[in-house]
Amino acid sequence: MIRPYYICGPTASGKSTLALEMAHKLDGEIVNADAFQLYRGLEIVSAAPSAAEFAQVPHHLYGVLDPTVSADAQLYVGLAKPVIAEIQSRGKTPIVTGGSGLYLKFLTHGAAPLPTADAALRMEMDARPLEDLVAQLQQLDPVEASRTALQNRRFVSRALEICLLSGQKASGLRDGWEAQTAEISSQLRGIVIQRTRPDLHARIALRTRAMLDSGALEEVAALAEFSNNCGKAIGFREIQALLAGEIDRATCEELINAATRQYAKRQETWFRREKWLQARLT
RNA sequence: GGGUAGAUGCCCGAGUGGCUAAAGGGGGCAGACUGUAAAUCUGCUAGCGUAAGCUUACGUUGGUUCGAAUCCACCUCUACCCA
Repeated sequence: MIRPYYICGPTASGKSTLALEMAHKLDGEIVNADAFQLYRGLEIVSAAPSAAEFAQVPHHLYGVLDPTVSADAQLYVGLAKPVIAEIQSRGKTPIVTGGSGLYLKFLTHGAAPLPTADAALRMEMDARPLEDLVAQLQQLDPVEASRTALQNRRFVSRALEICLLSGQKASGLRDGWEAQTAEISSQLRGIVIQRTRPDLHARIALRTRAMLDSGALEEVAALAEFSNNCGKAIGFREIQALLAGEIDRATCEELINAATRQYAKRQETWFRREKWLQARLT
């Protein structure tokens, strides 16, 4: 069984290119680990590999989700595991490439035994004031409440959701999951691409411009009604504002650049904590 | 040439005598984060210092005042209006 090779790093750092290189070197096939490149019809905005790149090496899990489905880390793992196993069964190396830290984390280290997201419950919680959710969480599971960022509505909602769906304390269910992560990490191999900020920022700017020049507007216009799912992609809202005439092209470009830089920073922070990844300075 | 409005920290912008190293936002930097994650949230952001504190800051120069980003005068620049 050939272990997968992971290629991580911030957006625009050159993961796709390096993945091709590694695929040739390791006789591998590329598996997507990017939350938005999963979607069909979002290729340009999500900066998916080009047709020329796809043609060089088999690529998996790109454009496989319909924009109507709302993805999450669990769903991703469900898609990725069989694909990886299938590649391994043919004696090839899975080259798992992407920048979605949480998705990768679930894939590499598994999920804690927690209940799955419940759309109806979330809708109900979304309608309630945050203080209300916090109060209920504090009552149901004070331990979890004490270690949750209570200003973060998403985190509070999820913790409460776990309590309500399972009938148990989120803190109890989550404990224990981390115990074996070190052991798992020691079995993994992969790299994180690192670039200097000026270099990365320049690459981001170039990519944003190319994106806007090559059909991103049409892509967003076509996906307008599914904006609740892939609309979270960077560039989506900005381009919608441009299409609506609310901002001009230069402003749109700068807004996308800034959002992308901020995202890249968050990715760097995330991957920095994944000690098993070998740094590769470029 | 005449008139009016304005010039605030990296940017936008509030502040119209002391509580102002200067609200708020953006940007930047750092961080958190196991099922919305390209999401969501947190902290810091003039310089020097571990600190007390010191120094430099609200277009320029000067003035009034115990005290000025705030009041006065000159100048410079910007926008708009009239010629």
